Amino acid sequence: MNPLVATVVVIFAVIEDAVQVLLVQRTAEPERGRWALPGGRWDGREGMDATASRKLVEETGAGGLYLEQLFTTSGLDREQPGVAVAYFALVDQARVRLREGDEWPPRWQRVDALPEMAFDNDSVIAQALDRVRAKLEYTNIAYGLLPEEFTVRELQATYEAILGRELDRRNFRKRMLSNGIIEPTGTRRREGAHRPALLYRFVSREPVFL
Amino acid sequence: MNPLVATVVVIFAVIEDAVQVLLVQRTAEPERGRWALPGGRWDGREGMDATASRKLVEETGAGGLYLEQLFTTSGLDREQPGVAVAYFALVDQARVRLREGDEWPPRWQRVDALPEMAFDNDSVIAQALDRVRAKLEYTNIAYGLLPEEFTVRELQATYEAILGRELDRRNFRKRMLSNGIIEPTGTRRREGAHRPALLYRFVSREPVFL
DNA sequence: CCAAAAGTGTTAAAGCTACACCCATGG
DNA sequence: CCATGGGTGTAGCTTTAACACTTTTGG
Repeated sequence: MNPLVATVVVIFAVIEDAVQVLLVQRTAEPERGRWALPGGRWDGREGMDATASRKLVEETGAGGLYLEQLFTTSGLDREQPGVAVAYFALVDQARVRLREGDEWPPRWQRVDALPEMAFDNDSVIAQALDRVRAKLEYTNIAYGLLPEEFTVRELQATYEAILGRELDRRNFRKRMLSNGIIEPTGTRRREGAHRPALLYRFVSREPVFL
Repeated sequence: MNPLVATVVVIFAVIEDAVQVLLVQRTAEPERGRWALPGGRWDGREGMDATASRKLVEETGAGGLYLEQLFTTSGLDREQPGVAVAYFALVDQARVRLREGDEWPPRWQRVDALPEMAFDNDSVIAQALDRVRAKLEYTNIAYGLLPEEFTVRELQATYEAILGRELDRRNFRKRMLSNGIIEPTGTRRREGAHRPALLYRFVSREPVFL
């Protein structure tokens, strides 16, 4: 008898300057009704990355901008042997349309105020967040969290939300530009009673190491 | 029908100043007789880390000094769906006793001159090596490759073998000491017609981030 | 006394951190 | 003209890289 294989996806977005995770309520036992990460059984007919990616689209309506495998754990469930392959994804909240009208709809939850969670899902989220934090420093993965065009200030707010600390405006701008991770689009955005902000885009929207 | 779950272990040692991997020859189809990474089916009765660790002991006779999960791939085999969970391990070659006398005994192979390998095992090895290289820079995982006591020169030779480039002796020593990775034992080792070398040990033989 | 590896310090360059003022706009 | 957020440069400090001579031993 072969073990059960499941995938689980930690979907992050920065909403209202806070890191939030997409959670669903379990519709099956065990732990029915409790908040949990979206995921499901892997049937082996498609690649596992494809399964995780499809799960992401099902939940968010938006194609995954960034999806990466985290790790695999065994023994979640006492009753039958199984492994869970965890992924994390970064999405731009503006593109997301959550499923509505279900009895138990999915919801964004701030990572700093999670509800009681099924299994060891809190620890999976914590590890995913650690990984995102680390990679933010030496890759361009932030592109997953932002729209095509954005201001330096918006980019900085995203970094600050994930890192959980404030950054210096001048140093941040310098670094992002000398890095070569962003470039100006040449246009500005007027909004409100102040100088308009220059708009930038990511030089590459593929994962790049610095 | 559930998919097959297997574990696979990339076992590294530095032997004769070269990074080497422990390989076995497949005794079963498909790809029977070809060189491959040690591993096997996971039966779900123990944790997966425990399975990988046991595999390591079976092959090397030595307890794994350092074992870390790498990633999980699906679709290795066309015929039946399955996933392979890859690990890598670091061992001190001096403690290893390979199984002998089998028809097809395991063998150390230099990573820079691998034989033709089964499945995509070369790429698993390449990714494992990348990970080791990266972690060498910001963790103390080198402890897995060395005995209790060693000279700074031996440590440096290990780093050089893995990184594939030469390092400056003075800077290396300074960094390792100011890091707090190693500490002197207070003893020296006489060997040959030259000044004896001070012996050092790792401050911690648990994984530590710098 | 010679050969062989061990041990040691300084200087320049680059990168990082901290910090304060002027600019463009809408109302 | 004022309030609001956008944009910019410099100086000190820390970190990294480059580099050569003296020490201890065995034979």
